[in-house]
Amino acid sequence: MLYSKIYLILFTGTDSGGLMRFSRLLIPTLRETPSDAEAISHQLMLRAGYVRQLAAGLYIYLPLAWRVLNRINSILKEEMEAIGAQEVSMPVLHPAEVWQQTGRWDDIGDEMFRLKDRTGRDMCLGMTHEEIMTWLAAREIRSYRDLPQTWYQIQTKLRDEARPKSGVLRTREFIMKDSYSFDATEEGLETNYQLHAGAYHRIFKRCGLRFYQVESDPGMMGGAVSHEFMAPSPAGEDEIALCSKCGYSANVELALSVPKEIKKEEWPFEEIQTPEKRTVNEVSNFLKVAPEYFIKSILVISDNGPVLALVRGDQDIHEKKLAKVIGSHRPAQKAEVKEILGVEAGFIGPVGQKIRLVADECLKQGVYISGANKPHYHIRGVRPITDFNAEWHDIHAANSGDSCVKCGGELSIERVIEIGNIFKLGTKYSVPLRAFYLDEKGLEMPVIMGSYGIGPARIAAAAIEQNNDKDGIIWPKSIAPFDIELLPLNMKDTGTVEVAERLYKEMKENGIEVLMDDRDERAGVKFKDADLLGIPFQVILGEKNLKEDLVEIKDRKTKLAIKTNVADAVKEIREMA
RNA sequence: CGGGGCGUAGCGCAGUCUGGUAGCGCACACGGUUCGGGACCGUGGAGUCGGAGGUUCAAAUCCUCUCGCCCCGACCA
Repeated sequence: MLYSKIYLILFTGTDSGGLMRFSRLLIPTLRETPSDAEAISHQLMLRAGYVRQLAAGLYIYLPLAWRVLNRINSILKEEMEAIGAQEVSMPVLHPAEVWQQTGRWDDIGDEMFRLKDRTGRDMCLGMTHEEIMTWLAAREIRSYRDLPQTWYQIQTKLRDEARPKSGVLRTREFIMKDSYSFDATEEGLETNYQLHAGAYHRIFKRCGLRFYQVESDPGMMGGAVSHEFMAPSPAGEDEIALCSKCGYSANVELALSVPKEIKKEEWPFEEIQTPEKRTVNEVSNFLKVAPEYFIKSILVISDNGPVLALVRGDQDIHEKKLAKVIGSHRPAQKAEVKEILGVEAGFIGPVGQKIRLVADECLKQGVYISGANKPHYHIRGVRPITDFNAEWHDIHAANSGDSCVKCGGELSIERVIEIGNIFKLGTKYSVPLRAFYLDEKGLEMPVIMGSYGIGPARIAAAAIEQNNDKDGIIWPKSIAPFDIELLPLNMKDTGTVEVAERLYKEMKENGIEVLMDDRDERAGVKFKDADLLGIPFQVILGEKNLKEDLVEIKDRKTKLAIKTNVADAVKEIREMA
């Protein structure tokens, strides 16, 4: 007796294609936004019942979110297979030795999760898989005949991020599609690099994202060339510079730009008193001269001693650009400024300076005002090159309104989410890990590598950031958790339920993924939740319409609904979805 | 790691200044009415007030330490 009851529950709760009934699925929607969510995608993922947070940077993906990720992953797999990449699966737990051989065991700091196994052996959790992929290549690739190869996986990565943030955008554990190419020649690498760039374009387009491919800083990945794929969104952490005229686009970390030209003043060289006026803005207001006529002098401490960095008053130093010139550095503290330059910060300048000077290119032109290296004095009429010399580099951060170095067009700056990147690694990993092959002449050569990453959760979050309204998410069709949400408004009306079940079955038979809101809820609740979840189309079954044999098909994005005969509904949906 | 904010019921919050039996809204359970854009009435369940120590007759409230989460910055292979 007891058993038959249990079976009954099992059978009524299950249908052939899995659970697609709202009443049986875990979709914990929230009326209010949890207070610690800032990014829109984060708020909506929580409210619409897609994710829950376990701890800082650790997220649980609930059924809806997991369906979205699986759809994204299917697209990733299709496009990877299309360029000849082979799917593999690498361990997440790595022995330290492999990372020690490439030097990254020591290069990387607290961001790597490290542990010991029971025998005391050093291990780490994989942040990325260059080492392990190269280890494999070193073992299995012998001859130029084995090349090229491209291997990929969709695998968990772990990074002990200093600051996880913005929901699933920056987490400590995340899934990544990472692929690695192995070639005999630079040309081969170039081919694989372009194949990946093409595949990435198709992937992001299919996922319904607006995005840019930009030049990026290869950073510690090594290698000379890399690009990032960036989805514009205010929730992003990066900024890119874009030229509307020639299409130049680069991460602001390395974007070159020409600041607005300034009129050349004919000031004589003279000291002027500027009591208590320290910052560019203060002196600018005091002397009634615009900030672009000032030289901003910043003292930094590099590994090789102090460096005075100079940019125009209306510009900011970009730390990464400066780091390319002088290596890693930090801003000097106030006491250090006084100690090294003999004058307090606020009145320092390049004239008569004995320490290393690095100046922004644009300062070569013009006549400026700078600190006089004397308390409460500035110098007007400073002529760079004549009055001081320096190492000249582009070290300013690109600003919107600056000119493009390539074509002179106007640059704009956009905030973006990094959704993918591609790197030419060269032999950075193959040499230390001894991934060599024998060429036609029998010579031992290092394999030439590239690595390519995409974060599926970031695609999902970026899609929400770019597609939402006050009512909730509006998924692109390709990555929505379901194609259709079926809304039988009155579950107590047997006619409604009967049509709903019929349509539900018919849609499933037609390969349409459908979520049926079979909850005994008021119509208003179902509408609100449907809009929140963001499934692209809603099929609404209301009693009145059904009396005339009609159902409504509503577009989540436009909120426009068409009425159609029950008999034609599935056909209509197939055409739209 | 530096700066700021916050931890009180599943969620959103009040109560903390000025110590005196832990509250409100939503959600949840039950009953009734309602039923095309987050219904209404009634009843009810649910909280070690983040944790530890201290002060006090008495601590959510005061003191010390600690843990966690969020935001800004630094960092980001």
